[in-house]
Amino acid sequence: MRDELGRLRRFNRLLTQRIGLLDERYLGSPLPFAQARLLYEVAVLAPLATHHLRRLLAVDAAALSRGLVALQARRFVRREVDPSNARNRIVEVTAKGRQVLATLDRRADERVGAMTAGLAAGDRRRLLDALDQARRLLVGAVVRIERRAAHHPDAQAAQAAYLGEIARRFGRPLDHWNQGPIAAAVSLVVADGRRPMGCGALREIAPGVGEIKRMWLHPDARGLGLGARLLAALEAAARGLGHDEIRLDTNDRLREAIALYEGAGYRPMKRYNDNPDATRFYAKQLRPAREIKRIVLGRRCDRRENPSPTPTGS
Amino acid sequence: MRDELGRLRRFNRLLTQRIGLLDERYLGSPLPFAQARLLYEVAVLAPLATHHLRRLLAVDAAALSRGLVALQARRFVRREVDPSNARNRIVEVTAKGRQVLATLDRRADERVGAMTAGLAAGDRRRLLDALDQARRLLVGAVVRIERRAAHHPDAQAAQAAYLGEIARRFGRPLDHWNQGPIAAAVSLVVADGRRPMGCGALREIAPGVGEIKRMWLHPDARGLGLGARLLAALEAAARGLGHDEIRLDTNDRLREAIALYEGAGYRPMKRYNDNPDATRFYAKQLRPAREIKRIVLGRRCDRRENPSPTPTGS
DNA sequence: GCCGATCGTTGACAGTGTCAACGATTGGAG
DNA sequence: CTCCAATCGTTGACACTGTCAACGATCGGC
Repeated sequence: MRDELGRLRRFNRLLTQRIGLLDERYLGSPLPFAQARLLYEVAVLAPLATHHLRRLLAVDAAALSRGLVALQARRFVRREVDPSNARNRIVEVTAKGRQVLATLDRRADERVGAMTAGLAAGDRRRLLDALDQARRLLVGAVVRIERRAAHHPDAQAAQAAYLGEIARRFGRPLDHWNQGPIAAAVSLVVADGRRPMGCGALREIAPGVGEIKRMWLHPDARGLGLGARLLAALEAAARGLGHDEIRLDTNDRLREAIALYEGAGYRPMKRYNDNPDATRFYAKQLRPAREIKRIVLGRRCDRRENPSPTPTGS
Repeated sequence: MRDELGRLRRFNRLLTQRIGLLDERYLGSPLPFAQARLLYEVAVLAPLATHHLRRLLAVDAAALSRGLVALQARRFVRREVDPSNARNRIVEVTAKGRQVLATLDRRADERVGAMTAGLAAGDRRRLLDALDQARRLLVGAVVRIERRAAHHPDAQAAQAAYLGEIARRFGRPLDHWNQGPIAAAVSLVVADGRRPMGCGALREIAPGVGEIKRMWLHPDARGLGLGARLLAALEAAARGLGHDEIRLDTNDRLREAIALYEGAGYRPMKRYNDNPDATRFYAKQLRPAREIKRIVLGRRCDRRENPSPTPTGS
């Protein structure tokens, strides 16, 4: 046990103090380190309101404000007042910002490439496999899927990131049909103890029929099996509500999502709603579980507890 | 290839931005982060002269000076003027300093332990194995064993760290017999591109007979096979000088070193010198290599090239 | 219409990393 | 022996980072 901790911490020290793998500070960057990091994080999530960014990046409001001001001064980001709420500002990355980001990206690749250039192909593969294995296990050890009130800031931030990613990938925001809050019976948040990294909601659209909405994972958290865990947690929650069927709609362009749903046993069905952004519809029959598995780990621990019960139905 | 870089950098981001594994900053420490880190590094190497510390830690002279002043103000380290050279200061860690360090160590262990508490025993073992594998491969990819002039600052710093570790482990400095510079025919430095992490020297003690002196690895770099690589590099250098035998002396207390030598084929022999600190003596016959393997990787690249040839013999 | 909560900004300050300049000391050339 | 260049540690200056507190502007609910 004592030795196990030592091995972990030796790895830690190796990476922080010996090998510069993690230290992406000195890339001859046109930007100070914190700004470059912020630009990357914002670009992955934008367009998004500032206070949601604050949640998703787990940074201080003051630091974020100053960082965004600095990035805006260089015309790497744009901030516009949210038309629906003048207190909020929507942050977007400009074309110039994305261009600079591509440069930084290339430099980081070169640096990491040079670092592993000394390895034979087989060793390189072994290294990457070991790192992936470690990544998967570390995430498994740290990440929790927790139930949160639908209006909890973490849940709202992750859902906003979902809408932001759709807007970026579709080149336009979702139809009005899909905007605004949804009346979720269950709202789950994937979190690593520091910041939310995913979300998913379940609402009842007919007696005994649940619908999965706004399932999202931070791009950096994809490919680690978290999507399947989140989906299973939502299904478990549906069983807990007595549902025997779950439906969902999605879009052809969201290939990762489609693969996830089909892999989890969802079958295509005919259009069941008027969602103008949806092109595919799926359903899965839930076998009544003899024993509801507690896949949802951790206790409900909203930071701002809502005294009234979570609203259900639409 | 592009994807390989992505996997490496995703791991990087996971550890830096998502999982706090590497971020040992907020341990409720009685010390600011940089000072805690400095105290750890100094404790591993002390007693040692400041300018050698500067090399081994790869920190700016100004930062080191300020850090040591701060640690001294808290009575965690002691700095004394080097009696042999009034410009230099010898840094030592006080008992109070080691005590604080033990506290920090315990907190870090608790933190890492809490992080992996969610893993089953099998997964925990798999995680540690994957991290060890990654550590070994990363070190193999990055570390170089380079020939350096005996008076090169990196070589001198590593040798000084060797003497400092002996002094710490023996509870007294080495006998005068072993102090001072040695007339090395070959001086090798283990380096990761940022800072020296080991050294070894070879000198000729009789025609055709080499002796290995001052072989040392930074404690954080042990257990990764670097000792064997360094030893092989020294033997290759001896072959290059036409030696057919290598000898070395060591002390019963240096168990890791003894295991390394015996594992590499060194056989005990009778005392061959008057070294008062030595209790064990080893020799290995070198088969004349038909083809001298270039185990010493990298070209000779002293930062301060010595125009005169490296002195040989004693 | 008022009040408390939320949002973003700004000031202040400690900590950090880096460059330049400075005295003190050393070792060697002349 | 003297002088000079190099080395060593310290200090000043400055930019960058992270955090806390205070502030106006805005919003939502009673």
